[in-house]
Parts: sequence; C-alpha cells; structure tokens
Amino acid sequence: MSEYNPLDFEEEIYKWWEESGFFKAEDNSEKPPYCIVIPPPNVTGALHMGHALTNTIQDILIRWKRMSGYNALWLPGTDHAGIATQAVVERNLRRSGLSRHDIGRDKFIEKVWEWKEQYGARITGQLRRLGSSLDWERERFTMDEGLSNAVVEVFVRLYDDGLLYRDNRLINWCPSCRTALSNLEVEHESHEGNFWHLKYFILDEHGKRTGDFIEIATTRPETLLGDTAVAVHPEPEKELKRLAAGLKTKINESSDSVREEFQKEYDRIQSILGSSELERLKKLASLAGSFVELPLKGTRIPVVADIHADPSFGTGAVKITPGHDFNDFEVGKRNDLPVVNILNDDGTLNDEVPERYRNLTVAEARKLISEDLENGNFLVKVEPHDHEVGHCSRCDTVVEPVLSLQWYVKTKPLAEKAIRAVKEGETTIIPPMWNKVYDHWMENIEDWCVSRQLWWGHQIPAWYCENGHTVVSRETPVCCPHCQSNSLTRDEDVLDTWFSSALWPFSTLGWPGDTDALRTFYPNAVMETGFDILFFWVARMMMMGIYFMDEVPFKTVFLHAMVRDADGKKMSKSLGNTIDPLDVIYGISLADLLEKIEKGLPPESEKEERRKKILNGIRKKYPDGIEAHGADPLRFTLAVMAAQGRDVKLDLARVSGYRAFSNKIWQAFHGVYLRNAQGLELKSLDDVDLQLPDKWILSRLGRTVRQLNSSMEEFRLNDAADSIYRFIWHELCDWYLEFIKSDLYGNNGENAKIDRLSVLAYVFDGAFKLLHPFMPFITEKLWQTLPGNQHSALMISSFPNEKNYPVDEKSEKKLEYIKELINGIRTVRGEVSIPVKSEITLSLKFDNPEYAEIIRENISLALGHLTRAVSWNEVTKRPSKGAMVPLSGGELFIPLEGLVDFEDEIKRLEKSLLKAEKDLKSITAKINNKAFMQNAPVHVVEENERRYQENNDKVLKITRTLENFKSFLSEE
RNA sequence: GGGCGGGUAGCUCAGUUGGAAGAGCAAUUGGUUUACACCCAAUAGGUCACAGGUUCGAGCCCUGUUCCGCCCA
Repeated sequence: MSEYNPLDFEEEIYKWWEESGFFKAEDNSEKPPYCIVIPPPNVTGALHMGHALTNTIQDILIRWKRMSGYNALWLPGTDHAGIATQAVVERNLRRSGLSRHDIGRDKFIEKVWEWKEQYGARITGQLRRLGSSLDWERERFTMDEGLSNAVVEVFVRLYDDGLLYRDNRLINWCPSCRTALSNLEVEHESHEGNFWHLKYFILDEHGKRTGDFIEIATTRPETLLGDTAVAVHPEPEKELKRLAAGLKTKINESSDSVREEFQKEYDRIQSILGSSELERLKKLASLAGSFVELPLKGTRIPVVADIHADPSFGTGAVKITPGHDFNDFEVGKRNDLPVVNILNDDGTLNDEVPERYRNLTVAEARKLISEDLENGNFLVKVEPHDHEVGHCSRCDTVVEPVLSLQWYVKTKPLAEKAIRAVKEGETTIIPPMWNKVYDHWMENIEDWCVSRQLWWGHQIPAWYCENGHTVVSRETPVCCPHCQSNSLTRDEDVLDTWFSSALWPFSTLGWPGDTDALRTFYPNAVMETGFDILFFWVARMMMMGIYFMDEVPFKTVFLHAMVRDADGKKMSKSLGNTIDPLDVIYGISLADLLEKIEKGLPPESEKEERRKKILNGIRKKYPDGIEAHGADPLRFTLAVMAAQGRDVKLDLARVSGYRAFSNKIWQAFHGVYLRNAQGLELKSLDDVDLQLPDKWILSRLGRTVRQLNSSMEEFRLNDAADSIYRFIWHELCDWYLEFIKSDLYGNNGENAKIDRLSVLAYVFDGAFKLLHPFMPFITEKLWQTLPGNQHSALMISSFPNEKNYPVDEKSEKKLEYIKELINGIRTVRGEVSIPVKSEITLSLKFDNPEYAEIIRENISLALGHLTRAVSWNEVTKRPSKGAMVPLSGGELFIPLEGLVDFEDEIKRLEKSLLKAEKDLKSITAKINNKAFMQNAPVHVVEENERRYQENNDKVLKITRTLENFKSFLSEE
C-alpha cells in the first residue's frame, strides 16, 4: 500500500512547475492584474518561521487569484540590509583578525557581495522549498542596477523639490555600528540607574564662588562635561498652579483607581506651593542671568530661564547639555547656547573634556566622574532612579545623542497624503485595528534621517566642492555648477536601507522607466507583511509611492502576527528558540539541532551557564529532534494560525495534526479511489445516475466553495483552511466514502461502481482545487492521476466558483436524517455495552409520513458496516425491551434482550433525559416570555419554537420508554 | 504618561452585524478479514478573567477592576 511521504515528491513537483513556466505573469494581459511584491528578506542569513508565515500567506493569496483567472504576479527579491549585512561580514572578517578598514572600502564591498551571493541563493532556495509560486525571472535585489537608479532618481528629485536637506542636529549614534540611526532604529528600555544630585556653585560678577550653589539632579553625570548652561523655570508659581489645575480636572474625570494617583501628585504640588519650597524655586528663578561653575571642568556657564525646567520635578533646576540631549538641544537653540560634543565616533570621550577623562567609555567615565564629584565636594547625594535608555535595535548598544551633519527627508508633506489615502479608502489596512496606529505615527512623524555612516548600501549622490557648495546629481558632476570648481568629493555615506525598500513596489517593476509591467501591476493588489514593520516600511512605501507614482502603492495592507515559540517568546537566534522551517519540513536529529542552535548563539557576551540552559531547554522540548513533516502540513498550520491578532505560538503538535490530514487525503485517494478505479472508464457527472449520497456530497462541496471563497475575499485564511479541512475529513472521508463503499466493492453491479467512482473523481477534483493554495504539493501530485489531467497542471487550472458548484438543500436535509439515524445507533452501541460483533436489528416507528418515506428509501445506507445493523422493520407499537433513540420524525428501537443488561440503557436514557429537560426548561422560559416573542426576529422565534417541539418530543419519548422499562423490570 | 491587543475545555487557539459555547492535540471507553493506528466509533471536559450596566436575550456592546503582552513618548 502506498504511503504518504511528502519528501518523495515535493521538490520534484516544484521543479516541474518552475520549468514549465507556471509562475510567470504577463506584462500585457487580458486578465485582470493581481500583484504582490514580496517583502524582501535580508540577505544576512537564513529564513525563519516568520518568513515561512508571510510567504505561505502570500502564496495562498497568489495561487487562489491565479486559479481564479487573474494575471497574478508575485515578485521575488531580497534586501541588502545595510547595517545588518555589513555587521555580519565584519564579524566574519574579524575572525581572520582584520577590520574593514584594513582591507579598504572596495575590497570590503566585494566581500559583502560574495556573502550576498551565497546567502541570497540560500534564501531563494528556502522560498522554493516552501512552494512559493514566485515569478523568478523578475527577481530583484535592492542594490541591482535598476533599483539603484531608482534610488538616485528619488534622491535627486526629493532634493530638487526641497524635500531632502542636510542639517547639523542631534542624531542617535550607535558607537558600535558607528553610524547614525533613525528614531525607529532606537529601542527604549527602562534601566535601573541613579539620580546624582550635584552642586553647581554660583559665581559672583568676578567669577568667584558666592558659597551658594544650585542643586542639580542628573542620571548621566558624565554629560556635565558638555554642559553649556543651567536652566530654571522663569515663573515657578504660575507653572505649579497650572500643573495643579490640570491635575484637578483629571481627578474629576478619572475613575476611582487612577484618581488616587492624580490626587497624590496634586497634593504634592499643593504642598510645594504652600511651603518654603516655593520660595526656594522663586529664588532659583531669580538666578537667571547669573553664572555657575561647571563642576570638574571649572568653566563658567550661564543660568538661563527656560520652560523646559520643571519646578515640580527633581530640584527644579536642570543642567543643559545641548550636544547630548534632545530636549537640551532645543533649549540651547532657544537660548543661543553653544553646543559641545564630548564624544568620539566610538563612544569614548574626546578632547573637549579634561585630559583625565579622555578616551574613556561613557560607562568608565561615569564611574570615575562620580568618584571625582564626591571627592571634590560636588555631590549632595545619590539616589536610585529608573530611567529610559535608548539602544541600537541592531546590536543593542546604548545609543548616544550626538550632534552630526546628516541628510533628512522632510516627511510632513509626504505623510499628509499617506494619511488621506487610508482615510479615503484608497488603501485598506487589515486588520483595521492598525489604522489608528498608522494614523498616530503618521500624524506625529518626524523628519527621517536617511544617511548612514556605512560602506554597504547606496552611496549618497551628493558631492561637495572645495568652496562648500553641495551638488546633488544623477551623474558624477565634472565641476561645481556654483563656482566651477573641479575639486569635488562625493559624500562617503550611504542611504538607510529602508530608503530603497520604500521604493520596492514600483522600483521592482522598472521605475523610473515607463514599463508595461509598471502600468499593469502598479498599484499592487496587496502588501502582506508583519505589523512590526508598519512604520519602517509600509508607511514609507505609502509616502514614496504616492509622491512618485501619484497613486497608492497597494490597495490592501494585510498585516500578520509575529511567530513566537511555544512559550510565547519572540523567536530570536540569541534566545536559541528559533525553528528553521526547513527543519520542520525535513526533520532534524537532536544532535544536529543542538549544533545548529549553538552556532546561532551570539559568540560574544554569552555566558556558559546561559548557553547550557538554552541547550537543555532544547533537549527537553525536542528529546528526539524534530520529525519530518513536509511543506504542505507546515503551510496549512501557518494558514490556520494566521488569524490571530498578534502572536502566533507555533506548536509542532499542530503541524503533526495537519500532516495526519495530508496522510488522510493520500490514503483516501489511493486506497479508495485509485485502487477501485484501476482500468475503468469513468463517466462525466451528467451521465451518472446520482444517488442521495452523491447529491449530498456535491451539495456540501458547493457549500465549501462558497465558504472558502468568501473567507478568502475577507482575508480570513484560517476560516478558508478550516472549511476545506472539514469538508475533506468530516464529510468526504467520514461519510461519503463510507456510504459508497458497498457500491465500490461491486456489491451492486458495475454501473453503480462506475457511477460512484465518477462522482468521487469529480469531488476530488473540486476538493484538490480548493485545497491547492494551502497544500500545493499533495494536491498537484494526486490531481495529476485523475482522468484527463496527465498533461496539465492543477496550479493553473481554474478555481471553483459557486456557479459551477450548486447547493441542493433538499438532498442535504434528507441525508441529515440518515446521519441522525446512524448516529443514534452508534451512540447506543458505544454507550450500552453491546458486544462488538453482535449484529443488530432496527425497529423504527414513524411519526410522520414524509419522514418515513425518506428513511424507507434510504435505509440501506444505515445498514451494514456503518452500524453493523443487519435488518430493520417498521413497527407501530413500541417494543418493550429495546434501547430507544428519539429521532426527528420517529423513534428508533434496538432490541437488547439477550444482548445486555438494561441498567446501561436506563442510565443512558436518564442522562439524555436530564439534558433534554434542561434544554426544554430554558426554551420554555423563552417562549413564555412575551417580550422575547415580541422583540426577537421572526427566524429566531421560529427556531426556538422548533427547538421547543423537538425537546418536548424527546422528553416525552424518553420518559415513556423509561416507564416502560421500569414496569417490565418490576414484573420480572 | 498615551495607545493597542489578549485572558474561552488540561494544552494551542477559533468564535464575522448580540439569538442553543467550537476545532486540533491531550484524556477515557471500545474497535483492525480489504483507504488510513498519521486510523475509526463513542464519551467526558467550560461561572467564556472579575464586577456592574444596556437588552426579551451578552463570550460578543458599554463602564469599571485585575492580570499578561506589545507599541509610542
């Protein structure tokens, strides 16, 4: 007997699809276009489960649309990922003891390209293995010539349009990556730290200490070396009263629990207002215009009045470090303060600070300075204080705000249009909860710092001449257009990776060229990606797309959740909890898995203990490694999980469950269909003498077609997957195949056999088509062996629609009666200990003639292997000694005498009665409720009346039977 | 501080205008002479986090409480 082994055929099928050109879309086509551009994976490494999720979803959408008659393009590609890729190549280089500076820019870039070739190929291999029906001939890379041209074009045009400028301001600097970062690339976390309370001695007009000092609290004492002022609030009393008034309204508006906190704060401020503290603050305010001594450095800095100083917080006075604090930078601008940069590129202190502190890291400097402050009598006290610290999202190093000359995109004008596009529905975000997040970010958008001090990326097309002029140009300029100088140097920096990704929906289609592909496929139909890059990427594509194409980049943004491990933790290499999709597909031994995980752990800063803990966790979770599952089951699992709002906790037990589903399909197809259809000429459906089960399964298929298509339209992939799963397993396999077995075995003649097989082939055809987007491999494999399909492909056949798959309610209802009967028999057999092999006889008593007719005509379906009932008869009187099952239109009796003890049946009936009575009670209450009868919609009232009848009937029938039993038991 | 999401069966999660609480896995019982033990049949298991409210009717809507997670500042 043939076995389901996905590894035997999946790769081969993919190869055949690709070689046959089935993935290709047409630049010009009569068919409606449908385009998804892949969120380009980074070329840094291998794909993880998150990629498997996103690509599975996209492939499902694309395959569904392609089969539904669309000119479907799924465009593949990869991203150069500036910082990330440069970092891994540098790390690699360091193993041979070299830095990128040792080998130089050109040589280094060469190395990165080598890396890109290697890992890019690995990634595309993984995408193929998942079954992704990408149009490979259109594959793009963000640093391809064409896409690089697009980047230059965009840069030049934004510059010419005044939306791109260079400015000297504070940026987030990563001392480890040694580059500027955009706000989005900085992650804030709370750190336990200290509040150092320092003395800034007040100076008289001669520059001598008056003896008095201003107390200043700071979390970063080392920055005082860059202080250029101390700020105090000009009107502390007014400000405090304003704060108090604000709190008062909050107290009145808020709920009990929060009110308490506001009240506390309010009381605190009131107590300041009513104490000598206010006098102190007023005196502080009066110091504006005087000077204080900067501790350790000994220089003289002014006291300025600025509203940034909060009289209700800390000491009411604040040190101003315009060179290393975003707020202070603004204060500095308002008060014309000098900006002092005290840091080198690597984050150590530079020559602006006293010699003693030079070349120390920030952490080292903080330690030494706090000691010196104490020794120099500048320290009042140190108290613990948590504060927010920015970290580089790439390397987790603490970022430092540093003054630097960088390029910025002026985003406000771009964002306005992007906001409007979503508001007006030109682009729809799914799920809609992200609308608010999108709006909020767009409305508060800040200018985008796009220059990066890296080598790997698109070099900025700007040149600077010896006279300080800037030239932004598509080609290398010969001389400066302003002063004709020939001495031009190109900006060394490259652009933020997201700058080129922002162009992806049109740059990949040939822009800035005017191509057929662009005209056909822009705007794209769907952008499917993770919600975590809504700002990084989606928002920026919206802005750039609208600006340069005058149309939104995509009609729908479909955001999926994050894949997490079984404990809900985000998968990351450093946690050692990533699962490689390929390992789920092919399986992996424990030893290999451990080796792989260990390799992925960051080499530096890993403690042995932690490493052991992670590896032991793996041993515990996967004691036997991971079994092979194949791509189809993995895809199906991801599709079913795609519904979840935010987290997808991947549980391999689910994948196994859906592998069982694949096996089920395989077995049903080979064992039931193929095995019996061998050598037979099947009919078309029109020529078949359709029996009730045939009509039923065809109708159920019709329902599935409707459900699946409408779920897909609404991006409810989980519902779509679920509907075809139920159809195949619980309708086709559980019922239809069982109903037709007798015919298939030839018990009812050759014609009946051929008829049933013909219907079966038709149903399999429809089911395979519906399932294909989710499980492309097994469906293609099996579909090929259906009659007439040997030279065509399922993946380019046409998707079922409701016109071709009608619903037949009458037949459905009839068969439901038969199922009810069979279920009744099975329940009795299961609960009352009837010996397994004993053959039973059914007695049926009918309440209504229509029902009786249906059962009489189809009773053979309920006899035989489904129930082990061998015969039946119609009765008008209730047999006294039998199990009883109430039916919709009658009663079923199964004689038990000689088979079992009646106690079992009595118990069973009593339990059943209890439930029926409970239901009846609640329904009765409803029916008797006038308000319900008046207000509820008609169909609900009718439904409840029907249920009332049904339960009433049930209760009656069971009660009668129980009485019967008891009376004859007492007679014995 | 502002915002968002979640709390449903032992576990992982569905539940689409409010109208008898669901799936998969796990569990219990029984089953294999012809598709499938990656199986079949039957069964058990839930105060839908908590407290109020709206409604004839609430897992779903409103208010509050609480716990968990995320985003922004």
